Amino acid sequence: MAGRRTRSEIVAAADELFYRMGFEPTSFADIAEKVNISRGNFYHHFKTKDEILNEVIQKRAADRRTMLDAWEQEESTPERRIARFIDILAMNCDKIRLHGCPIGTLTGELAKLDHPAREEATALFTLFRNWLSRQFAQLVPHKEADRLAMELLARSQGAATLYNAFRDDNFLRREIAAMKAWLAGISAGRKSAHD
Amino acid sequence: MAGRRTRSEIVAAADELFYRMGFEPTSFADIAEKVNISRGNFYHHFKTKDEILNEVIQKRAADRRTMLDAWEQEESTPERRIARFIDILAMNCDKIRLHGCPIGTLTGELAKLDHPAREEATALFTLFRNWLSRQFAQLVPHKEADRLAMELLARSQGAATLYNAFRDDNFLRREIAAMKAWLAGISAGRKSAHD
DNA sequence: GTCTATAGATAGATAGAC
DNA sequence: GTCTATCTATCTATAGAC
Repeated sequence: MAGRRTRSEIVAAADELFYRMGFEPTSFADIAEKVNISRGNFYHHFKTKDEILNEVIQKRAADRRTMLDAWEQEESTPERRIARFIDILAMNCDKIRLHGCPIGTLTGELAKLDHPAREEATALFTLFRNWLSRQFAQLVPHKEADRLAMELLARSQGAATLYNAFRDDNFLRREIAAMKAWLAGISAGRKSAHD
Repeated sequence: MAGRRTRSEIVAAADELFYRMGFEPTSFADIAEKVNISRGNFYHHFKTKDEILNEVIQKRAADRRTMLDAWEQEESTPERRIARFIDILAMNCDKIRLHGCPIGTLTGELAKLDHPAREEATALFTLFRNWLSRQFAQLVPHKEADRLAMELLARSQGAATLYNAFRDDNFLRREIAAMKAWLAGISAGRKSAHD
């Protein structure tokens, strides 16, 4: 029973290290050191590195679900909920500056590794995609909602990537403002500019 | 003198492998196998892995400069030149689908590794940024040109990241069409929609 | 459930014959 | 300029004492 605690500590440590250094460059030794257990003990909890990866992805999914549920509770309109999504960039800018988006960089790395868990990582994007789509469906015809969700997801990914590269605070601020203006245009006009 | 050929073959092989598998996961053995030389001979040409990385980045920069110069020659208007940039996504979609954007994924990986060459990799983005900025400066007031260059760069990065994750051809087509519509709006109105 | 010790593979890198 | 052989470090993973 006490083992659950150590196990979840390992997953939490791996989550952060995979984000900061990447999955492949992170070794068992790195994780063990962070949790303060020996490498040998490690294998009592996890048989393979991929097993940890899977649990890290599931933890990330659970964390995001909790966050999205909270936004749904805390904000009364779809505009405000979508605005909360855009604000992730500002809230986490210190980390994004150094390590990029946790979801975007993981899916990218797993794609290059041709890793079996790639699709599970993509499901983290799907979580946001579907949540955003449900919000947009309250602002525009249902048929357009997913398109807008993907558009916003793409724009936030682009902003994260270039902010990580150039580390220009003004650029990030501008991108956030532009996304909010775009959102305001949709919720006011209830129709997107093009198409 | 013949050594130059082997050296450039090594760089070309490393360029492709770093793109396909990532810098860190690519081993000397991988590169040596691809070039058909022994691991030992390898060190006659390059002392360290970082040395190869630097040369790969310089090669990528040279390749992009050549490409941008060609676009400048081949296209007569800034709109058409910028459109060529947007078309990269369609031209390279097979590779982007599997491995993402070569520049975006490299800068992201080097950021996580906290690698000394990170800034050199970012310079690859700067190459496009400045080129696009010069094109936009012919369409809008100079003060706005860099802002539009970054906006387009970000959008193309976002499209590449999500295409790599979801592998949805319709999404990519839509993003390309949206960028072209955005570009048409700028070159027609000579003023961006927001701000 | 935690540890030490260690296996087996592979990494980056070197030495020296040809 | 290319090779084989090898070094050292580190990786994932296992065995077995406590």
